[in-house]
Amino acid sequence: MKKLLLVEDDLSLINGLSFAIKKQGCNLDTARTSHEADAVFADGKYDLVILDVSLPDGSGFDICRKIREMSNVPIIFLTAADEETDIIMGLDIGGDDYITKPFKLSVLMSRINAIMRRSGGFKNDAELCSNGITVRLLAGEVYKKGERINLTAGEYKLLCMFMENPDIVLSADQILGRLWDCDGKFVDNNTLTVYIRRLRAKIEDDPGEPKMIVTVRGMGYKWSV
Amino acid sequence: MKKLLLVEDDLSLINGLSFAIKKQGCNLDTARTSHEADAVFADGKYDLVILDVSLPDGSGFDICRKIREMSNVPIIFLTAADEETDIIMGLDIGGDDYITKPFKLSVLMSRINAIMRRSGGFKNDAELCSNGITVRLLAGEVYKKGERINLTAGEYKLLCMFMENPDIVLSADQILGRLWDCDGKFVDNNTLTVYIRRLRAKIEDDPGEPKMIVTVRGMGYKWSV
DNA sequence: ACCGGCGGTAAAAGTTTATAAAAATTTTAT
DNA sequence: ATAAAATTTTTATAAACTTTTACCGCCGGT
Repeated sequence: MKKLLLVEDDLSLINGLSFAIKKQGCNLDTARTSHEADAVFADGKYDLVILDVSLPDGSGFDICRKIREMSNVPIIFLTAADEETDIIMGLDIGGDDYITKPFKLSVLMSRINAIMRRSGGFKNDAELCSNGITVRLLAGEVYKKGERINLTAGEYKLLCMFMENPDIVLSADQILGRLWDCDGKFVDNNTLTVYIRRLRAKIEDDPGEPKMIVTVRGMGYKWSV
Repeated sequence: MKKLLLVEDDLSLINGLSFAIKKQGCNLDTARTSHEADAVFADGKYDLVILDVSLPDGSGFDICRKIREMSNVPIIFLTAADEETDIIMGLDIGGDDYITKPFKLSVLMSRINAIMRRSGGFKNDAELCSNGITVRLLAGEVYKKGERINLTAGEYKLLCMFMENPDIVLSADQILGRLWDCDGKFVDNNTLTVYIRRLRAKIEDDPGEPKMIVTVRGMGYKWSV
């Protein structure tokens, strides 16, 4: 899920944007002062930042400069001033877009999407996603309902194998063959059982009654979607 | 040199833009009709396309759709109509920006630059920048929060490889292959971990608990942004 | 109750990564 | 050209973590 940061002091605008953005399935944090923005930004990783230019305790331009020292995150300026020099300034110091008030919410949303498309286009492919579990293959990260989950390399490979074969029963031999195929001999042990259990403990809502990795008696396991 | 394509039927606008863009050191081709645009675009590879929405023989939107079937090139719409629905349409069908006439040339240039920056067009002559680390590629200099840091050649190449692949897990083999594969025979065993350690010592706030170069056990390392 | 497949646990065994320091190599200065 | 300095590579060892193994108990079917 995408995380946005909105830095804006006008409460009614925050409410409006918050509603529209969350409806789109994005996460939105807000900061109402320049100072707060610095702290919040340092704290979390954002996929896009919307900055009001005029804030009670400083300028959005300064926040942008600070952000650009450490990050390439897309930045949209939002402001009442449509002075030509301000627009140029905002874009030249690293902003991606500059929108002047008043604006239509739907236009802002389209601009947000355009910029996200452009900036995230390359990173976004290569993920597996089902049952509320997302695997980002390039980053090697696993999320459950947006929350990061830590898997070991073995658990990770096992999960990938399941998610690449949704609703297909995988026999123990198939799984062992792919994940532990270094040497042809895999003894009759319960290695796989142990892995299944640990993976379930990490991703199932109720590991006692697994819904995602279901065991098919006598045949193997399957990733049930 | 960057190549831009301008699709526009107003000759005075063509002249103005042509002058400004060429002054920036870019190459500019023009097309004055939708039909011509199709032919010209198919012919050459462009780094950015500027489309007038209303053309004598068709709509810029249609050109955009056609381009998007085959290319990811950045597209800016230019138009007299500032109807909200048009703006949304332009952005939603794959446009990167939408500028309404009349506009200031300097604003257009800033928007062009912002989009090229974002789409990677101007990447090579600039700098890598994330996590408070800046690498000036031309100067071969590295800064941490503004302070110059001295890296050896090997450390520098390693850092660049990381920063060019943010949030992507790089396996030891990938890294060794790119940095040491001059003649097929890799240096083996521990060389990479030693480099990682020395690079961490120089750029991490607390090398004991690395935040930028994080190890992904069993998979490799990644530049975490 | 007995059997067989399944899951739980803990600890041993095995790997991978980190650290330190010495040796070899390259670069730089004199 | 040689010495000195800096850098790169290798070696050795330690620490952290992962995987395997062994053993135990549960539950459903017979």
